[in-house]
Amino acid sequence: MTIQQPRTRIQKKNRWTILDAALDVFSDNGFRGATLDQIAASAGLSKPNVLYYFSSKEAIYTALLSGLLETWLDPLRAIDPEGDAVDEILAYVRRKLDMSREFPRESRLFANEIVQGAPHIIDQIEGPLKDLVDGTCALLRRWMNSGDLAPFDPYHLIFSIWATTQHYADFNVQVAGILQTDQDTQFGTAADFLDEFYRRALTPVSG
Amino acid sequence: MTIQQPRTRIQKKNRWTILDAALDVFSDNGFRGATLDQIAASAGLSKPNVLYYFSSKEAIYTALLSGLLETWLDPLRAIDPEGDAVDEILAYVRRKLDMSREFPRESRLFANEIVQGAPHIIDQIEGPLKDLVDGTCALLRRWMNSGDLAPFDPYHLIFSIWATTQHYADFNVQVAGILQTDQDTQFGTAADFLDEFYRRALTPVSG
DNA sequence: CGTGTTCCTGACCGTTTGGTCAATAATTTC
DNA sequence: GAAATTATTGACCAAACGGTCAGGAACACG
Repeated sequence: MTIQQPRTRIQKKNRWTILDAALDVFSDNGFRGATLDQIAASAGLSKPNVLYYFSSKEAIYTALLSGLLETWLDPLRAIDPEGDAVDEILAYVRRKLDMSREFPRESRLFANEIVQGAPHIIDQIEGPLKDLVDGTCALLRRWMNSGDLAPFDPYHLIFSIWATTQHYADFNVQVAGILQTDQDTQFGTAADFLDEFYRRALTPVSG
Repeated sequence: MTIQQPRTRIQKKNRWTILDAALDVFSDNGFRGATLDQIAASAGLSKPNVLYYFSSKEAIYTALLSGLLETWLDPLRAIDPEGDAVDEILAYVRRKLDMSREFPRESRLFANEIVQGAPHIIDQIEGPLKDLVDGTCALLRRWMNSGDLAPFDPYHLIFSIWATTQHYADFNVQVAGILQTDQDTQFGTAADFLDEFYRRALTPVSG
């Protein structure tokens, strides 16, 4: 029998410990590449004890994914339809880049999952995520039609923001290998670049 | 004893068959997630026969990676210092997007490798790749200084091109799940977007 | 043809993997 | 503090894994 919903303080603590350890291991190795022994060792628990809190390796993985997907989409939901178009998008870019810096493990977890065909979250991509993106694209189109935003395909614009910001988490080894600077500098110069770049591309021709 | 360099026609054919099958399996599952049985089955050979042509699973993987890395960087080398700055970069973007469309398996192979820390090719990233990028960035800076190109951090500009173009191969499941169109349309609209987007961002203010 | 080489396979091996289970230890509850 | 519940573990298992090997089949070449 496995715990479904944490009731005691020990359950709360250990479930969190396991999920945190699993995030390390899964984000570094992908689902198939990760092992329960690694997760258990990283969590400081025995393997049977890990399986006392989660029924299987897959249960840990899906618990991680579903718990994180919400947080992951928050920056997109935070775009204010009443705000200035260019400012809102630049702020969104900034929030996404901040997430890559603060939560690189989460970013790589999703990267691994999606590169390998998103077998565990394909439904949520084609459902809730698609709906959220559709809504945002409608807003972007309104901004473009009213002349507040340079006209582009809104879907590909969002893809470009995802790609350019998550790149600094998912492909960090490559970025670090080429720039040969510390993390702070990498993300600092990246923030400046993305701000200038998207500002220049998105600011509509005035009056 | 394992074959080092193909001599007979059978060796040539079977080594190629194995590498092609391995590309399928590794790009879908990453190195650790892939198994020799999968590769053998996909190649239509027995597992011992696969190991007759390659000494180990790792040998197949490194043969794939090193054989592909060269091809992967060709588009960057093809930038003509004598050409028009904006046109050359737009053409580069186009070539990279074409590679994502024509060689998605190769793109995902590298994506898997780099997301998981690039353990097999970190040397080539910090060596030859860095040198190539350094050279290209020097060219980009010259173009920027002479007013042929809008001024940006050249390194992050290249990163943005890698990110936005490879996104369509590496994260294709997500793109397809949101756009809900066929592959041709996805890449067609992506090409249009990237062309317009980079043109607008990179074209310098005239005289 | 025959003979040497290349090619291929079934059977096998040691290890790792995800997962089970009975027994015990720790904690909570009355 | 005893009973009931929760937490933890060592020992174990079947399957999957990467890899080996002896021997046979197919092929090249005189």
